[in-house]
Amino acid sequence: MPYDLIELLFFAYRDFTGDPDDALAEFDFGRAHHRVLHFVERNPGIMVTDLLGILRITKQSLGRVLKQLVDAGIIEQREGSHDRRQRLLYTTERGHTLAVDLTRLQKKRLKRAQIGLPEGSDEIIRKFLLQMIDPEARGDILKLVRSSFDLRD
Amino acid sequence: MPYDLIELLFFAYRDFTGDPDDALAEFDFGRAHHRVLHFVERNPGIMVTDLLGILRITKQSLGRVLKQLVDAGIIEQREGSHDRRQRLLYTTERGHTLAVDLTRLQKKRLKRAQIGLPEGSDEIIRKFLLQMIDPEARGDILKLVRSSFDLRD
DNA sequence: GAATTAAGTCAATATGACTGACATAAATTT
DNA sequence: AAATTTATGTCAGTCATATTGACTTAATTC
Repeated sequence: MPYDLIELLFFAYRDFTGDPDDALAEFDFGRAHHRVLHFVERNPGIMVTDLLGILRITKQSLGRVLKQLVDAGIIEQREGSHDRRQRLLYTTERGHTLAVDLTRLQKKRLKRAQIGLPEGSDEIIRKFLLQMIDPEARGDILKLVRSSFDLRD
Repeated sequence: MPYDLIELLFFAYRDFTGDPDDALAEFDFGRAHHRVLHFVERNPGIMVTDLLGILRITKQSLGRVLKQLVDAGIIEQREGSHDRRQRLLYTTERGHTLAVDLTRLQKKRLKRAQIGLPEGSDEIIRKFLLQMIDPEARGDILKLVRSSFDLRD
């Protein structure tokens, strides 16, 4: 009975998100800001609509968070060159630095979690996590994470 | 660079919590109720103080959620036999059934996620998740999940 | 008897989400 | 060219989950 896996996931995820949460609290930002910053950093020039799709939140929910990030000079909006309705999202230099800092915290925890694991564990964990995701969503998500995935395949 | 692990964790956890979230929406309960129900089911007779420690929320936050669960006949409070200040928490029969149902959903997803993984993957995943947790907290959490862990060690 | 502990409550506040309605501008379709 | 669709943004109201701080009651411990 994998009862303990349920609980381990709960506690692992809590501490995993705790690192950036604590760091962002100084800026009066929260987890919502982190998520937006992360996916904009990873997908420079992303459309607002696509970001909404990734985060599965409404336009209104994104609105406030995005405005705060733009006002704080973390994220920048540029008119699309082909389609001038678009407000493509980019991190500013400051936003990039912040994103890198937050990612560093999470990478550190992930590396520490892999200490003492046998050869090939990385691939197992990746496959496990991917298969935890709803089958219909896996394709899109793989596209999203492909760039770094490819380096190992 | 384990950039994709960060994102896989995000999406995996979202879908993992999505199963019980959807199921509980019918009862007008949310994730907070699920967490309380889960840990009471797993630790029958737990003290309110200890539950607060596990969930790392305040008494006031727990208050409302717990009241709703008690009112709905999901959780039951009994006076401690040794210490009559205590209001020890138990699931009712109905609460037990609900907890089992929700756990079933999550076990199903976990089992599906382990399809095609090599022998010994279970142990690797468990160790990885445990090592994701803050070192200071691991002891307490291991105590919490011990019962099922022992079956395999 | 005094201090501490377990639990609960009142009040105010913050964050992150939601629904629904509507507005604007640009692109696409007919 | 007109009609429709799309991308984005905004106004208004609401909800769930969490917070801080202050205080109460009852029971246990020192």
